[in-house]
Amino acid sequence: MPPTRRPVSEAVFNELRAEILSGRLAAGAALAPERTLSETFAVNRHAVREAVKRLQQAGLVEVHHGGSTRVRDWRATGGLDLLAQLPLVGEAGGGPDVLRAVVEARRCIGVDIARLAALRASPEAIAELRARVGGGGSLDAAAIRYEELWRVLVRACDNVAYELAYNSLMATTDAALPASRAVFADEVRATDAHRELVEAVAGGDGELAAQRAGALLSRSLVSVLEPADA
Amino acid sequence: MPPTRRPVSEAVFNELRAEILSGRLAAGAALAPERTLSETFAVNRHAVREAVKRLQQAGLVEVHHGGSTRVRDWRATGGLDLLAQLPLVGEAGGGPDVLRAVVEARRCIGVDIARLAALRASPEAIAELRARVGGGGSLDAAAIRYEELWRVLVRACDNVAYELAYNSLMATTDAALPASRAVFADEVRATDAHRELVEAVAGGDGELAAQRAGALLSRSLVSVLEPADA
DNA sequence: CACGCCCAACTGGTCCAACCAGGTATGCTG
DNA sequence: CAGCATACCTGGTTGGACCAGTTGGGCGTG
Repeated sequence: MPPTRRPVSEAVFNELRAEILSGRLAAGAALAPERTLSETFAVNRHAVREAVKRLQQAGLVEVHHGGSTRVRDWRATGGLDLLAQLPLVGEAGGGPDVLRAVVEARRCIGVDIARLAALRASPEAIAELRARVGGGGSLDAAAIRYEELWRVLVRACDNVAYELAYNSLMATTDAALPASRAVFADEVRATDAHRELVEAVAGGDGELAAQRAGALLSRSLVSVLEPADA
Repeated sequence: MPPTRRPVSEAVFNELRAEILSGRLAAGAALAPERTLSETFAVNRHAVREAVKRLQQAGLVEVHHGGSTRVRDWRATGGLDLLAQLPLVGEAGGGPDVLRAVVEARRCIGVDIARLAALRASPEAIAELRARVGGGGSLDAAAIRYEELWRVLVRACDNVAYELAYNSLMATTDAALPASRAVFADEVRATDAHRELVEAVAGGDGELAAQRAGALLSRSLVSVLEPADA
Protein backbone atom coordinates (compact mmCIF):
# COMPACT_ATOMS: atom_id res chain seq x y z
CA MET A 1 0.00 0.00 0.00
CA PRO A 2 1.64 3.16 -1.20
CA PRO A 3 2.11 5.68 1.63
CA THR A 4 -0.62 8.04 0.42
CA ARG A 5 0.52 10.37 -2.31
CA ARG A 6 0.93 13.85 -0.93
CA PRO A 7 -0.03 16.76 -3.14
CA VAL A 8 2.95 18.46 -4.73
CA SER A 9 1.77 21.90 -3.67
CA GLU A 10 1.72 20.69 -0.07
CA ALA A 11 5.32 19.61 -0.28
CA VAL A 12 6.30 23.03 -1.57
CA PHE A 13 4.23 24.67 1.16
CA ASN A 14 5.87 22.60 3.87
CA GLU A 15 9.31 23.31 2.53
CA LEU A 16 8.84 27.07 2.34
CA ARG A 17 7.07 27.19 5.70
CA ALA A 18 9.97 25.39 7.34
CA GLU A 19 12.40 27.82 5.74
CA ILE A 20 10.49 30.75 7.18
CA LEU A 21 9.64 29.43 10.63
CA SER A 22 13.18 28.22 11.18
CA GLY A 23 14.54 31.62 10.26
CA ARG A 24 16.58 30.44 7.31
CA LEU A 25 14.40 32.82 5.32
CA ALA A 26 14.58 35.95 7.46
CA ALA A 27 11.75 38.44 7.86
CA GLY A 28 11.84 41.02 5.10
CA ALA A 29 13.76 38.78 2.76
CA ALA A 30 12.36 38.23 -0.70
CA LEU A 31 11.09 34.86 -1.76
CA ALA A 32 12.51 33.56 -5.02
CA PRO A 33 10.28 34.32 -8.02
CA GLU A 34 7.54 31.81 -8.71
CA ARG A 35 9.17 30.77 -11.97
CA THR A 36 12.43 30.07 -10.17
CA LEU A 37 10.71 28.15 -7.40
CA SER A 38 8.82 26.01 -9.89
CA GLU A 39 12.15 25.20 -11.50
CA THR A 40 13.85 24.52 -8.17
CA PHE A 41 11.16 22.16 -6.93
CA ALA A 42 10.68 20.73 -10.43
CA VAL A 43 6.95 21.39 -10.30
CA ASN A 44 4.56 23.49 -12.27
CA ARG A 45 4.20 27.14 -11.45
CA HIS A 46 0.56 26.66 -10.46
CA ALA A 47 1.60 24.28 -7.71
CA VAL A 48 3.99 26.93 -6.43
CA ARG A 49 1.25 29.53 -6.57
CA GLU A 50 -1.11 27.36 -4.54
CA ALA A 51 1.60 26.87 -1.93
CA VAL A 52 2.26 30.61 -1.82
CA LYS A 53 -1.47 31.26 -1.44
CA ARG A 54 -1.45 29.12 1.67
CA LEU A 55 1.63 30.90 3.02
CA GLN A 56 -0.14 34.17 2.38
CA GLN A 57 -3.28 33.00 4.17
CA ALA A 58 -1.15 31.85 7.08
CA GLY A 59 0.33 35.33 7.31
CA LEU A 60 3.86 34.18 6.59
CA VAL A 61 4.43 36.15 3.40
CA GLU A 62 3.02 39.20 1.70
CA VAL A 63 2.60 39.19 -2.04
CA HIS A 64 2.93 42.24 -4.27
CA HIS A 65 1.78 42.19 -7.85
CA GLY A 66 4.74 43.31 -9.91
CA GLY A 67 7.12 43.26 -6.97
CA SER A 68 8.58 40.34 -5.12
CA THR A 69 6.95 38.19 -2.46
CA ARG A 70 8.42 39.00 0.92
CA VAL A 71 8.67 37.12 4.17
CA ARG A 72 6.75 38.69 7.03
CA ASP A 73 7.87 38.83 10.65
CA TRP A 74 5.56 36.06 11.82
CA ARG A 75 6.19 36.72 15.52
CA ALA A 76 4.84 40.23 15.04
CA THR A 77 2.09 39.56 12.50
CA GLY A 78 1.25 35.85 12.56
CA GLY A 79 -1.95 34.56 14.12
CA LEU A 80 -2.41 31.89 16.73
CA ASP A 81 -2.97 29.29 14.02
CA LEU A 82 0.78 29.31 13.44
CA LEU A 83 1.32 27.82 16.85
CA ALA A 84 0.32 24.35 15.68
CA GLN A 85 2.99 24.44 13.02
CA LEU A 86 5.85 25.42 15.30
CA PRO A 87 6.41 22.02 16.94
CA LEU A 88 7.20 20.71 13.49
CA VAL A 89 10.34 22.81 13.15
CA GLY A 90 12.94 21.44 15.47
CA GLU A 91 15.25 24.40 15.49
CA ALA A 92 14.75 27.99 16.54
CA GLY A 93 11.31 28.90 17.79
CA GLY A 94 10.05 25.36 18.06
CA GLY A 95 10.50 22.57 20.53
CA PRO A 96 9.47 22.27 24.17
CA ASP A 97 9.01 26.01 24.61
CA VAL A 98 5.93 25.81 22.43
CA LEU A 99 4.35 23.19 24.63
CA ARG A 100 5.07 25.22 27.74
CA ALA A 101 3.57 28.29 26.10
CA VAL A 102 0.44 26.37 25.20
CA VAL A 103 -0.04 24.98 28.70
CA GLU A 104 0.51 28.41 30.19
CA ALA A 105 -2.00 30.04 27.87
CA ARG A 106 -4.47 27.22 28.31
CA ARG A 107 -4.41 27.61 32.05
CA CYS A 108 -4.97 31.35 31.76
CA ILE A 109 -7.99 31.26 29.47
CA GLY A 110 -9.26 28.03 31.00
CA VAL A 111 -9.71 29.78 34.32
CA ASP A 112 -11.73 32.53 32.72
CA ILE A 113 -13.72 30.02 30.69
CA ALA A 114 -14.71 28.22 33.86
CA ARG A 115 -15.67 31.48 35.53
CA LEU A 116 -17.81 32.63 32.60
CA ALA A 117 -19.35 29.19 32.15
CA ALA A 118 -20.47 29.25 35.77
CA LEU A 119 -22.26 32.52 35.09
CA ARG A 120 -23.71 31.66 31.69
CA ALA A 121 -24.14 27.90 31.38
CA SER A 122 -27.61 26.67 30.47
CA PRO A 123 -29.19 23.70 32.26
CA GLU A 124 -28.68 21.62 29.14
CA ALA A 125 -24.98 22.46 29.08
CA ILE A 126 -24.65 21.51 32.75
CA ALA A 127 -26.26 18.16 32.04
CA GLU A 128 -23.77 17.61 29.23
CA LEU A 129 -20.92 18.49 31.58
CA ARG A 130 -22.06 16.00 34.20
CA ALA A 131 -22.28 13.31 31.56
CA ARG A 132 -18.59 13.77 30.84
CA VAL A 133 -17.08 13.44 34.29
CA GLY A 134 -15.79 10.20 35.73
CA GLY A 135 -16.17 6.86 34.05
CA GLY A 136 -13.41 4.39 33.48
CA GLY A 137 -11.62 3.33 30.34
CA SER A 138 -8.13 3.82 28.96
CA LEU A 139 -6.13 6.99 29.24
CA ASP A 140 -6.94 7.82 25.65
CA ALA A 141 -10.66 7.35 26.20
CA ALA A 142 -10.52 9.52 29.29
CA ALA A 143 -8.57 12.15 27.37
CA ILE A 144 -11.22 12.27 24.68
CA ARG A 145 -14.02 12.61 27.22
CA TYR A 146 -12.08 15.25 29.10
CA GLU A 147 -11.50 17.24 25.94
CA GLU A 148 -15.21 17.08 25.20
CA LEU A 149 -15.87 18.38 28.68
CA TRP A 150 -13.78 21.43 28.00
CA ARG A 151 -15.42 21.93 24.65
CA VAL A 152 -18.82 22.05 26.34
CA LEU A 153 -17.44 24.51 28.89
CA VAL A 154 -16.07 26.70 26.13
CA ARG A 155 -19.37 26.77 24.27
CA ALA A 156 -21.22 27.48 27.49
CA CYS A 157 -19.32 30.67 28.15
CA ASP A 158 -20.57 32.11 24.87
CA ASN A 159 -17.36 33.72 23.71
CA VAL A 160 -16.31 32.97 20.16
CA ALA A 161 -12.77 34.17 20.81
CA TYR A 162 -12.26 31.60 23.55
CA GLU A 163 -13.83 28.95 21.38
CA LEU A 164 -11.48 29.56 18.47
CA ALA A 165 -8.47 30.07 20.70
CA TYR A 166 -9.21 26.75 22.35
CA ASN A 167 -9.28 25.10 18.92
CA SER A 168 -5.90 26.59 18.09
CA LEU A 169 -4.36 25.42 21.35
CA MET A 170 -5.74 21.91 20.97
CA ALA A 171 -4.49 21.74 17.39
CA THR A 172 -1.06 22.55 18.74
CA THR A 173 -1.06 19.84 21.36
CA ASP A 174 -2.27 17.39 18.73
CA ALA A 175 0.63 18.38 16.50
CA ALA A 176 3.03 17.88 19.41
CA LEU A 177 1.98 14.32 20.18
CA PRO A 178 3.11 12.16 21.86
CA ALA A 179 4.95 14.65 24.07
CA SER A 180 1.74 16.42 24.98
CA ARG A 181 0.05 13.19 26.03
CA ALA A 182 2.53 12.76 28.85
CA VAL A 183 2.17 16.36 29.92
CA PHE A 184 -1.60 16.18 30.25
CA ALA A 185 -1.84 12.67 31.71
CA ASP A 186 -2.04 13.78 35.32
CA GLU A 187 -4.67 16.39 34.59
CA VAL A 188 -6.77 13.95 32.57
CA ARG A 189 -6.76 11.35 35.35
CA ALA A 190 -7.88 13.77 38.06
CA THR A 191 -11.50 12.71 37.83
CA ASP A 192 -12.44 14.07 41.24
CA ALA A 193 -11.12 17.48 40.31
CA HIS A 194 -13.20 17.33 37.13
CA ARG A 195 -16.31 16.63 39.13
CA GLU A 196 -15.65 19.42 41.59
CA LEU A 197 -15.12 21.86 38.72
CA VAL A 198 -18.35 20.86 37.05
CA GLU A 199 -20.29 21.17 40.28
CA ALA A 200 -18.89 24.63 40.89
CA VAL A 201 -20.05 25.59 37.40
CA ALA A 202 -23.43 24.00 38.02
CA GLY A 203 -23.73 25.98 41.23
CA GLY A 204 -23.18 29.21 39.35
CA ASP A 205 -20.25 30.17 41.57
CA GLY A 206 -17.84 31.85 39.16
CA GLU A 207 -15.00 32.45 41.59
CA LEU A 208 -15.08 28.91 42.94
CA ALA A 209 -15.16 27.48 39.42
CA ALA A 210 -12.22 29.68 38.44
CA GLN A 211 -10.26 28.60 41.46
CA ARG A 212 -10.88 24.90 40.83
CA ALA A 213 -10.09 25.23 37.13
CA GLY A 214 -6.85 26.93 38.06
CA ALA A 215 -5.86 24.10 40.34
CA LEU A 216 -6.75 21.51 37.73
CA LEU A 217 -4.95 23.19 34.85
CA SER A 218 -1.90 23.91 36.97
CA ARG A 219 -1.19 20.19 37.11
CA SER A 220 -0.11 20.20 33.47
CA LEU A 221 1.80 23.41 33.95
CA VAL A 222 3.82 21.73 36.67
CA SER A 223 4.52 18.67 34.59
CA VAL A 224 5.63 20.69 31.58
CA LEU A 225 8.04 22.75 33.64
CA GLU A 226 9.83 19.77 35.15
CA PRO A 227 10.44 17.37 32.26
CA ALA A 228 9.29 13.91 33.21
CA ASP A 229 11.93 11.21 33.41
CA ALA A 230 11.70 8.05 31.37
CA MET B 1 -7.73 56.45 -10.28
CA PRO B 2 -9.10 52.95 -10.60
CA PRO B 3 -9.99 51.45 -7.21
CA THR B 4 -7.10 49.01 -7.08
CA ARG B 5 -7.73 45.83 -9.01
CA ARG B 6 -8.42 43.00 -6.61
CA PRO B 7 -7.19 39.56 -7.57
CA VAL B 8 -9.96 37.38 -8.95
CA SER B 9 -9.10 34.53 -6.62
CA GLU B 10 -9.56 36.87 -3.68
CA ALA B 11 -13.06 37.75 -4.80
CA VAL B 12 -13.92 34.07 -5.02
CA PHE B 13 -12.34 33.48 -1.63
CA ASN B 14 -14.31 36.30 -0.02
CA GLU B 15 -17.53 35.09 -1.56
CA LEU B 16 -17.14 31.50 -0.44
CA ARG B 17 -15.89 32.53 2.99
CA ALA B 18 -18.97 34.70 3.50
CA GLU B 19 -21.18 31.82 2.44
CA ILE B 20 -19.58 29.58 5.03
CA LEU B 21 -19.23 31.99 7.94
CA SER B 22 -22.78 33.21 7.53
CA GLY B 23 -24.07 29.66 7.58
CA ARG B 24 -25.62 29.74 4.13
CA LEU B 25 -23.23 26.90 3.39
CA ALA B 26 -23.81 24.65 6.38
CA ALA B 27 -21.14 22.50 8.00
CA GLY B 28 -20.88 19.16 6.27
CA ALA B 29 -22.36 20.44 3.04
CA ALA B 30 -20.44 19.86 -0.15
CA LEU B 31 -18.93 22.74 -2.04
CA ALA B 32 -19.81 22.87 -5.72
CA PRO B 33 -17.19 21.22 -7.94
CA GLU B 34 -14.32 23.44 -9.00
CA ARG B 35 -15.43 23.32 -12.61
CA THR B 36 -18.89 24.48 -11.65
CA LEU B 37 -17.54 27.25 -9.44
CA SER B 38 -15.26 28.50 -12.18
CA GLU B 39 -18.30 28.68 -14.43
CA THR B 40 -20.45 30.38 -11.78
CA PHE B 41 -17.89 33.05 -11.01
CA ALA B 42 -16.85 33.31 -14.64
CA VAL B 43 -13.20 32.79 -13.80
CA ASN B 44 -10.65 30.18 -14.64
CA ARG B 45 -10.52 27.02 -12.62
CA HIS B 46 -7.02 27.84 -11.39
CA ALA B 47 -8.35 30.96 -9.70
CA VAL B 48 -11.00 28.87 -7.98
CA ARG B 49 -8.36 26.43 -6.84
CA GLU B 50 -6.27 29.21 -5.29
CA ALA B 51 -9.33 30.46 -3.43
CA VAL B 52 -10.11 26.95 -2.20
CA LYS B 53 -6.49 26.56 -1.06
CA ARG B 54 -6.92 29.61 1.15
CA LEU B 55 -10.21 28.28 2.51
CA GLN B 56 -8.44 25.04 3.26
CA GLN B 57 -5.59 26.82 5.02
CA ALA B 58 -8.10 28.82 7.04
CA GLY B 59 -9.68 25.56 8.17
CA LEU B 60 -13.03 26.32 6.60
CA VAL B 61 -13.15 23.39 4.19
CA GLU B 62 -11.60 19.98 3.81
CA VAL B 63 -10.62 18.77 0.39
CA HIS B 64 -10.67 15.16 -0.75
CA HIS B 65 -8.98 14.08 -3.93
CA GLY B 66 -11.63 12.32 -5.98
CA GLY B 67 -14.42 13.21 -3.58
CA SER B 68 -16.08 16.53 -3.02
CA THR B 69 -14.82 19.46 -0.98
CA ARG B 70 -16.83 19.80 2.20
CA VAL B 71 -17.51 22.62 4.58
CA ARG B 72 -16.09 22.15 8.08
CA ASP B 73 -17.71 23.22 11.32
CA TRP B 74 -15.54 26.28 11.84
CA ARG B 75 -16.75 26.86 15.41
CA ALA B 76 -15.43 23.42 16.33
CA THR B 77 -12.32 23.28 14.17
CA GLY B 78 -11.40 26.84 13.11
CA GLY B 79 -8.45 28.66 14.64
CA LEU B 80 -8.30 32.07 16.24
CA ASP B 81 -7.27 33.62 12.94
CA LEU B 82 -10.88 33.31 11.85
CA LEU B 83 -11.90 35.84 14.44
CA ALA B 84 -10.67 38.76 12.37
CA GLN B 85 -12.89 37.70 9.51
CA LEU B 86 -16.09 37.45 11.53
CA PRO B 87 -16.78 41.18 11.84
CA LEU B 88 -17.03 41.27 8.08
CA VAL B 89 -20.12 39.10 7.97
CA GLY B 90 -22.98 41.10 9.32
CA GLU B 91 -25.36 38.26 9.94
CA ALA B 92 -25.14 35.26 12.19
CA GLY B 93 -21.95 34.89 14.18
CA GLY B 94 -20.65 38.37 13.46
CA GLY B 95 -21.38 41.80 14.78
CA PRO B 96 -20.90 43.32 18.23
CA ASP B 97 -20.61 39.95 19.94
CA VAL B 98 -17.23 39.47 18.29
CA LEU B 99 -15.92 42.73 19.71
CA ARG B 100 -17.16 41.82 23.17
CA ALA B 101 -15.50 38.43 22.90
CA VAL B 102 -12.22 40.03 21.88
CA VAL B 103 -12.24 42.50 24.74
CA GLU B 104 -13.10 39.76 27.19
CA ALA B 105 -10.30 37.51 25.95
CA ARG B 106 -7.86 40.38 25.79
CA ARG B 107 -8.49 41.24 29.40
CA CYS B 108 -7.97 37.66 30.45
CA ILE B 109 -4.66 37.05 28.75
CA GLY B 110 -3.55 40.64 29.28
CA VAL B 111 -3.64 40.09 33.04
CA ASP B 112 -1.46 37.02 32.74
CA ILE B 113 0.86 38.77 30.31
CA ALA B 114 1.42 41.55 32.81
CA ARG B 115 2.04 39.05 35.58
CA LEU B 116 4.56 37.06 33.56
CA ALA B 117 6.22 40.18 32.21
CA ALA B 118 6.81 41.36 35.76
CA LEU B 119 8.61 38.10 36.47
CA ARG B 120 10.55 37.83 33.25
CA ALA B 121 11.11 41.28 31.77
CA SER B 122 14.70 42.23 31.04
CA PRO B 123 16.07 45.67 31.94
CA GLU B 124 16.08 46.58 28.26
CA ALA B 125 12.41 45.67 27.95
CA ILE B 126 11.56 47.78 31.00
CA ALA B 127 13.34 50.74 29.46
CA GLU B 128 11.30 50.26 26.31
CA LEU B 129 8.12 50.13 28.37
CA ARG B 130 8.91 53.38 30.15
CA ALA B 131 9.58 55.04 26.83
CA ARG B 132 6.02 54.28 25.77
CA VAL B 133 4.04 55.71 28.65
CA GLY B 134 2.66 59.21 28.73
CA GLY B 135 3.35 61.81 26.11
CA GLY B 136 0.76 63.89 24.35
CA GLY B 137 -0.54 63.78 20.83
CA SER B 138 -3.78 62.77 19.20
CA LEU B 139 -5.87 59.81 20.22
CA ASP B 140 -4.56 57.86 17.24
CA ALA B 141 -0.96 58.58 18.16
CA ALA B 142 -1.61 57.55 21.73
CA ALA B 143 -3.31 54.39 20.53
CA ILE B 144 -0.30 53.44 18.45
CA ARG B 145 2.08 54.06 21.34
CA TYR B 146 -0.16 52.13 23.68
CA GLU B 147 -0.33 49.19 21.31
CA GLU B 148 3.46 49.19 21.10
CA LEU B 149 3.57 49.15 24.88
CA TRP B 150 1.53 45.98 24.95
CA ARG B 151 3.63 44.45 22.25
CA VAL B 152 6.73 44.98 24.35
CA LEU B 153 4.93 43.47 27.35
CA VAL B 154 3.94 40.44 25.30
CA ARG B 155 7.47 39.86 24.09
CA ALA B 156 8.82 40.31 27.59
CA CYS B 157 6.76 37.47 28.98
CA ASP B 158 8.45 35.05 26.60
CA ASN B 159 5.39 33.07 25.57
CA VAL B 160 4.91 32.55 21.87
CA ALA B 161 1.28 31.55 22.35
CA TYR B 162 0.43 34.87 23.97
CA GLU B 163 2.38 36.68 21.31
CA LEU B 164 0.48 35.08 18.45
CA ALA B 165 -2.86 35.27 20.25
CA TYR B 166 -2.28 38.95 20.79
CA ASN B 167 -1.66 39.37 17.06
CA SER B 168 -4.92 37.59 16.27
CA LEU B 169 -6.90 39.76 18.69
CA MET B 170 -5.38 42.97 17.37
CA ALA B 171 -6.09 41.92 13.81
CA THR B 172 -9.70 41.50 14.82
CA THR B 173 -10.02 44.94 16.36
CA ASP B 174 -8.38 46.40 13.27
CA ALA B 175 -10.94 44.67 11.10
CA ALA B 176 -13.74 46.02 13.30
CA LEU B 177 -12.72 49.67 12.98
CA PRO B 178 -14.05 52.22 13.69
CA ALA B 179 -16.26 50.56 16.30
CA SER B 180 -13.23 49.29 18.20
CA ARG B 181 -11.65 52.73 18.36
CA ALA B 182 -14.52 54.02 20.47
CA VAL B 183 -14.40 50.98 22.72
CA PHE B 184 -10.72 51.36 23.53
CA ALA B 185 -10.63 55.16 23.76
CA ASP B 186 -10.98 55.31 27.52
CA GLU B 187 -8.31 52.68 28.09
CA VAL B 188 -5.90 54.37 25.71
CA ARG B 189 -6.26 57.73 27.43
CA ALA B 190 -5.61 56.37 30.93
CA THR B 191 -1.97 57.41 30.89
CA ASP B 192 -1.57 57.28 34.65
CA ALA B 193 -2.81 53.71 34.72
CA HIS B 194 -0.29 52.85 32.01
CA ARG B 195 2.50 54.26 34.11
CA GLU B 196 1.42 52.42 37.22
CA LEU B 197 1.26 49.16 35.29
CA VAL B 198 4.73 49.64 33.87
CA GLU B 199 6.17 50.48 37.28
CA ALA B 200 4.61 47.36 38.78
CA VAL B 201 6.24 45.32 36.02
CA ALA B 202 9.53 47.14 36.56
CA GLY B 203 9.31 46.33 40.26
CA GLY B 204 8.95 42.66 39.48
CA ASP B 205 5.71 42.41 41.44
CA GLY B 206 3.63 39.97 39.41
CA GLU B 207 0.46 40.14 41.45
CA LEU B 208 0.43 43.92 41.54
CA ALA B 209 1.06 44.10 37.81
CA ALA B 210 -1.74 41.63 37.19
CA GLN B 211 -4.12 43.61 39.36
CA ARG B 212 -3.32 46.89 37.64
CA ALA B 213 -3.56 45.33 34.19
CA GLY B 214 -6.95 43.94 35.13
CA ALA B 215 -8.19 47.36 36.18
CA LEU B 216 -6.85 48.94 33.03
CA LEU B 217 -8.27 46.36 30.63
CA SER B 218 -11.61 46.31 32.39
CA ARG B 219 -12.23 49.85 31.19
CA SER B 220 -12.77 48.61 27.64
CA LEU B 221 -14.81 45.69 28.87
CA VAL B 222 -17.18 48.12 30.54
CA SER B 223 -17.48 50.30 27.47
CA VAL B 224 -18.18 47.37 25.17
CA LEU B 225 -20.93 46.04 27.44
CA GLU B 226 -22.84 49.31 27.56
CA PRO B 227 -22.94 50.60 23.97
CA ALA B 228 -21.87 54.22 23.86
CA ASP B 229 -24.42 56.75 22.70
CA ALA B 230 -23.80 58.99 19.74
C1' DC C 1 -33.97 -12.39 -7.51
C1' DA C 2 -29.82 -11.07 -4.69
C1' DC C 3 -25.18 -10.29 -4.47
C1' DG C 4 -20.83 -8.64 -6.01
C1' DC C 5 -17.63 -6.96 -9.21
C1' DC C 6 -16.16 -3.79 -12.77
C1' DC C 7 -16.07 0.16 -15.38
C1' DA C 8 -17.70 4.75 -16.68
C1' DA C 9 -18.32 9.23 -15.11
C1' DC C 10 -17.60 12.13 -11.80
C1' DT C 11 -14.25 14.60 -8.34
C1' DG C 12 -9.74 17.09 -7.33
C1' DG C 13 -4.38 17.34 -8.80
C1' DT C 14 -0.85 18.58 -12.15
C1' DC C 15 1.11 20.09 -16.15
C1' DC C 16 2.15 23.05 -20.44
C1' DA C 17 2.07 27.30 -22.84
C1' DA C 18 0.79 31.78 -23.47
C1' DC C 19 -0.51 36.28 -22.38
C1' DC C 20 -2.10 40.32 -19.14
C1' DA C 21 -0.82 43.74 -15.60
C1' DG C 22 1.86 46.11 -12.14
C1' DG C 23 6.81 47.74 -10.67
C1' DT C 24 11.43 48.68 -11.25
C1' DA C 25 15.64 49.73 -13.12
C1' DT C 26 17.96 50.93 -17.07
C1' DG C 27 19.38 54.09 -20.28
C1' DC C 28 18.39 57.46 -23.54
C1' DT C 29 17.26 62.30 -24.25
C1' DG C 30 16.91 67.09 -23.22
C1' DC D 1 22.73 65.96 -14.49
C1' DA D 2 17.50 65.59 -14.31
C1' DG D 3 13.61 63.59 -16.16
C1' DC D 4 11.02 60.47 -18.59
C1' DA D 5 10.19 56.51 -21.86
C1' DT D 6 10.87 51.75 -22.15
C1' DA D 7 12.44 46.96 -21.72
C1' DC D 8 12.33 43.55 -18.52
C1' DC D 9 11.22 41.37 -14.23
C1' DT D 10 7.56 40.34 -11.01
C1' DG D 11 2.97 38.26 -9.95
C1' DG D 12 -2.12 37.44 -12.10
C1' DT D 13 -5.09 35.01 -15.35
C1' DT D 14 -6.49 32.17 -18.97
C1' DG D 15 -7.22 27.88 -21.81
C1' DG D 16 -6.81 23.27 -22.47
C1' DA D 17 -5.18 18.78 -21.67
C1' DC D 18 -4.28 14.92 -18.94
C1' DC D 19 -3.36 12.23 -14.39
C1' DA D 20 -5.33 10.22 -10.19
C1' DG D 21 -8.51 8.97 -6.63
C1' DT D 22 -13.91 8.12 -5.58
C1' DT D 23 -18.29 6.99 -6.42
C1' DG D 24 -22.18 4.72 -8.05
C1' DG D 25 -24.78 2.30 -11.32
C1' DG D 26 -25.14 -1.43 -14.50
C1' DC D 27 -23.96 -5.91 -15.83
C1' DG D 28 -22.90 -10.52 -14.98
C1' DT D 29 -22.89 -14.40 -11.95
C1' DG D 30 -24.61 -17.25 -8.20
